Amino acid sequence: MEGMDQQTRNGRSASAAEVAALAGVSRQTVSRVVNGMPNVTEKTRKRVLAAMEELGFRPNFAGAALRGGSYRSIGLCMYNITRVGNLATLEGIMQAAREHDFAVTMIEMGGDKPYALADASRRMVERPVDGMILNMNRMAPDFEEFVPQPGVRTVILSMYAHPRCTTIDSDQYGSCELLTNYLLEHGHSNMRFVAGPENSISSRFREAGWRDTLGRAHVDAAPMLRGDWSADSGYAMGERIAAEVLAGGSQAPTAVLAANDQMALGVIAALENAGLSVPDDVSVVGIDDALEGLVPHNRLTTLRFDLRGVGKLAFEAAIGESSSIEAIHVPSTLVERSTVRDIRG
Amino acid sequence: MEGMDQQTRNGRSASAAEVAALAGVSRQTVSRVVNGMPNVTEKTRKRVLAAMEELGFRPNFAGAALRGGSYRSIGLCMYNITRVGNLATLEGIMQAAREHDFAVTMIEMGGDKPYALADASRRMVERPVDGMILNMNRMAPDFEEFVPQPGVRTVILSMYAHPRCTTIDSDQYGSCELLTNYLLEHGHSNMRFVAGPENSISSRFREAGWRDTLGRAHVDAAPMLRGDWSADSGYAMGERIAAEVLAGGSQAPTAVLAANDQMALGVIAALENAGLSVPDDVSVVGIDDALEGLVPHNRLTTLRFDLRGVGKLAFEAAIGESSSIEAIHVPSTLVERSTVRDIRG
DNA sequence: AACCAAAATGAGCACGTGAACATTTGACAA
DNA sequence: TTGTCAAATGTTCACGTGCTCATTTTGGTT
Repeated sequence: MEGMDQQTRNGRSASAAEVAALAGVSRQTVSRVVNGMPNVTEKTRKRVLAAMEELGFRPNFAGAALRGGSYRSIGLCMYNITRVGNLATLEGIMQAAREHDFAVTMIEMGGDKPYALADASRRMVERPVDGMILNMNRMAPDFEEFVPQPGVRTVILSMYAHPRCTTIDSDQYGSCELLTNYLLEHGHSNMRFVAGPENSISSRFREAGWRDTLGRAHVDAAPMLRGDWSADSGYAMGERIAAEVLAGGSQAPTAVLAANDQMALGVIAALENAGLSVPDDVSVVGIDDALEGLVPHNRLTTLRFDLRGVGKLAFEAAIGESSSIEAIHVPSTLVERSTVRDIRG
Repeated sequence: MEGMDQQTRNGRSASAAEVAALAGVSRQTVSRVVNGMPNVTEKTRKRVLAAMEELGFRPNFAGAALRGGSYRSIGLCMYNITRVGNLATLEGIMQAAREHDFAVTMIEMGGDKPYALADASRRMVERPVDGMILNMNRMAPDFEEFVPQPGVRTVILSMYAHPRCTTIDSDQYGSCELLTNYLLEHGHSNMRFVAGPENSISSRFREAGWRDTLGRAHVDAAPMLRGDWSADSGYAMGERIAAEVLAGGSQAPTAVLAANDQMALGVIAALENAGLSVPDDVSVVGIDDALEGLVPHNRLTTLRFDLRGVGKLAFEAAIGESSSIEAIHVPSTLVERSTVRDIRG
């Protein structure tokens, strides 16, 4: 049976030297076989492979890394894995890592308290990583003054540009600019905005995108409604909007821009519950395209972020040669379904 | 400025020897300071810390691991990160890792094709990990004959027991046993089961739990309906069920057990669309408790898995001292809301 | 001042590997 | 056979650390 000798040497697995001894060759020849280098006789190679099999040889990572200086791994520090958007980004990172034969070494920063980038960086750098990606959901208290670890390329997932690190994020601001213009172009000059919670950076940028776009179009923004990302909070806001619509008048909104799809769903439910039709009476758009498969007959017009693209770019920036500092905003795509009606003249 | 010397030595960061030279002490003293060992004068410690700061010293992981033999990291091989359940499990693993000051080194196995456990294990073992967790969504072709890498404790996330590895999973079978009994106890002896796709292991166990429980209660199982986890597929099945109910007769079902919440949502939508009331006409239960915050006024009675618990147990088994092989099934909790009516007597 | 235990510090080894360089082997032409 | 050259294989070194053991310094007691 293979692996029987695994415990003979203090729990460590066999070394190349032991394989060499068993195969009757030098350690360097074993190294050549392991790394698939040329100039090894087929007969020798077979003997070495047999010895490796017998001893259950596993090349010692530390030895190789110590010599070579690279770990073929990048660090990823996550603040909150649960958020769906982070998941897709993670997937993009993992996929890019796989393409480069890299592993991803992940640590999670604790609980709900905001954390300093410096803490994350310090904890990450003591791991075997060649570069690192720091995910920043809420505002880090030391964002401005943060200095990345020397010698380890550091990428921050953030809408804010950083003076010393490349930053990458979906274009949250641009997304709401796009959606707001979309509604305006369809004749909805009186719309309501349902924002996310105040402490969320995404929420802040989405709101700014909406507000600024209206400003540029010289349209007055109605008072903003605030939810907490949940469908229930969207429903509550939807009830208020329904009341406004039913009251009629020139101030009655014809469209709702919800800062995420769940709240949009809640808004729609409230409107329909009040006897209003979407989109005949009110148009509704969401953001994230998060309802696929979750809801029957999903018809919500929304906006899809290229989160996998964000992950891929982040990975590549983290292992990249270039030392230039960039602030990358990845654009999003409009997904037109059937909750917006064109009401132009 | 700190870190200015980072590139002086071929891109590698400063070594303890260089710090020692700058501080005018031996390398061993630096090591003592770094590892917080006693018997170092405060004055010396300060001098060393200053030198570390100046050179931007980062203890070389490979050197330490080479000497110490432990990486303080476990490997996690994921087949499909996107699936929501995997996410919560990942979170449980990350949290347990944080408590033990471990990192998690993750690799993703490719695309949609089923992969051999041996492949995953081989790829993982060349990384700096002290143990590994293999996530297995679909059936691995080599499950039975798989032999874990010697010297690296290997845990498989699987409902099936394995002869050589500890396995852990939520009790998919027991979950449907519980829900089926729950419906029976509420007087629903005529229920429909909406299964997930055939190639899913979870789906298979959920179906078996339902079928066996009915068998034990000597209740005939009506033909099973098959969806694909999506709300739309649930809607399609819901339409069929609605037709059965409206047709009436002794064979008309009074309850539906859907193998996940999305399909349950689809079923409910179809029933209500057909003019039926849930739960007055038909009771519906789902599995996963996945709708929280996603849907307004979530009232679905469902079953919650302790996925974080699964992750935590998996981590602990992967770093555990015990070499015993176990097959752990983590129990789930019923979440009673308001889509089931008691129709006894 | 002399001595001694304890504390602080230093020296050297070993970990397992890849690369550069040195040596041996083997094939083939003269 | 001999000489030549390339292919195959072996030797040595360096990577950065933690540990064991040896040495020096310190602070207090005789």
